[in-house]
Amino acid sequence: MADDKKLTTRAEDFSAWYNEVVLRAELADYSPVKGSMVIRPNGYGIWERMQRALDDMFKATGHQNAYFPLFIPESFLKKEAQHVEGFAPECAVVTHGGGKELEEPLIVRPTSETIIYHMYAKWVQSYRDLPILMNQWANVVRWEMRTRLFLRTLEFLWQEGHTAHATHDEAEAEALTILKVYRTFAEEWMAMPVLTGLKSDSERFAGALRTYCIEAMMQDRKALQAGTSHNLGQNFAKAFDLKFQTESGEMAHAWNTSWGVSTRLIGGLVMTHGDDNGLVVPPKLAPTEVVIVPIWKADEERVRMTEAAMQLKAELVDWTGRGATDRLRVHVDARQGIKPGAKYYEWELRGVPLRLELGPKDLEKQSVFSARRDTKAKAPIARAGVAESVAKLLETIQHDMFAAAKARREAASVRGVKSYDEFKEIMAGEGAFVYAGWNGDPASEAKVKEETKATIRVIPDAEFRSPTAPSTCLVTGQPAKHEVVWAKAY
RNA sequence: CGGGGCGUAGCGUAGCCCGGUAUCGCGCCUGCUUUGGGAGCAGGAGGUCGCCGGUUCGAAUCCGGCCGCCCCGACCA
Repeated sequence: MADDKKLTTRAEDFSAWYNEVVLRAELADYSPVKGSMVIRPNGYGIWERMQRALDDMFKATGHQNAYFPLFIPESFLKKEAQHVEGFAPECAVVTHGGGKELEEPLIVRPTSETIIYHMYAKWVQSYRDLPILMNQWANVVRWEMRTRLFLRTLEFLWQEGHTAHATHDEAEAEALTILKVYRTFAEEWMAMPVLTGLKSDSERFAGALRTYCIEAMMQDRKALQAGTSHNLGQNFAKAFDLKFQTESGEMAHAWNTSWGVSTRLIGGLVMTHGDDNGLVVPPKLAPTEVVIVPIWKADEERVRMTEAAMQLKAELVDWTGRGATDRLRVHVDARQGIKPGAKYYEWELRGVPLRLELGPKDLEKQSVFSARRDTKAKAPIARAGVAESVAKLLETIQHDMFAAAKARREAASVRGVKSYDEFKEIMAGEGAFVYAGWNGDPASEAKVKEETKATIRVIPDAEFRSPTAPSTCLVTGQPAKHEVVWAKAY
């Protein structure tokens, strides 16, 4: 009976734990179509907060939202050679409409580069029309063979930014600006540490010059690609005839970037912070930051305590110390017939960052009793100035969650591996982020993937590299061209 | 599509070998007592046993076919 209520632990079976958390915290549920899922209010609420934070950052960096259609003529996809090769196998194709076979099949967008650059070509004549800085929030479809809730589904929600510039350097700067935005979002909102850097050729986006990424480590030591930002060069501009007249009167192809993050981030959130009691949501992304549980015995007391809880909520919500538009998000759980303990477990499963208990004793002592979700620490908080105390505590939780996640990642990172055999042992065991030299040859990368399932997750930016650069390639012993991070990935 | 497993109430299951109209737990509903870490008692609702066919007086159970799902591999935000 008690076992029924407990989750599978992370140590027992990480995948089973993940699925149980997602289903039981009611983030999502399987839909009748294999490989696709319903995002339920608890999950969508987190996505809405992610959207708002990211959208604000996109706007602040000069981007505007637009919406391009779901259906793309099949011929468009074929215009950029690497792009077709990369995406054709996973495209859903519509062949019939209105009861008739279509003259040209339509593909359901797996990503929107083709339709967007086709339209940009129509809108751009002069250098004066550049840059174009657009983003769209949309669903996309990729016919994956193996699916997992949030991490890989046939259909998912994301944002895709698409920009056009007059020069390579401007496009490059844009790709890096967005990389920075993603990093800031991951660290400050998700409390999820990430490595930033460049993808190796084999992991590069189909049709891009360079792919930058943020890469996170999950608690099972596997890597999760959490966001990508591509410098597309002139590949799509050439394929879609996206040209403009320069200041000096010549015709030139534009330079493009594209970048995206998806609902996969919710999966990353679960696997970064979750524990054996369920989900743990960082305050800034939590639809509910604080849950108040009134405690009572007799019915008379119930009325009194519920009222006190509502007053406490009002006091918290009315507080404007965080700004008039960023009020504390508070819920009172006054349900009858459920014991307080049962409520605690339920809200812990759902990951609410802070619980406040309010009973007759607290009322008497003019305090409330708090319990942190992340550390399980419990302490009374004085009723006077409670809103400010709560807000401060939430900030502390946000910071502590980031620090804890970063410490976990570093503890599971290995530098200075002596031999390829040692590397194989690590990957056959618990796994890790292994920093090592690489000769830059796709063949050595392929060999490692074949033998250990690990891949190059990122060629890290300077700040993430080891103090002393590895001089030789892990696989071949040849001189190293880059330091790279190896790991098994989602 | 290759290898492995499974379809019985909302969820998890027993029954199947050895045919006789379905067991238990959780959840749900009603009432009373409870309520500072997963409440107790009493009563109650809920099932075309994945689908189609066959054998049989009789099929969840035996036989044949089909469908679906999960796990492992090839593809991937």
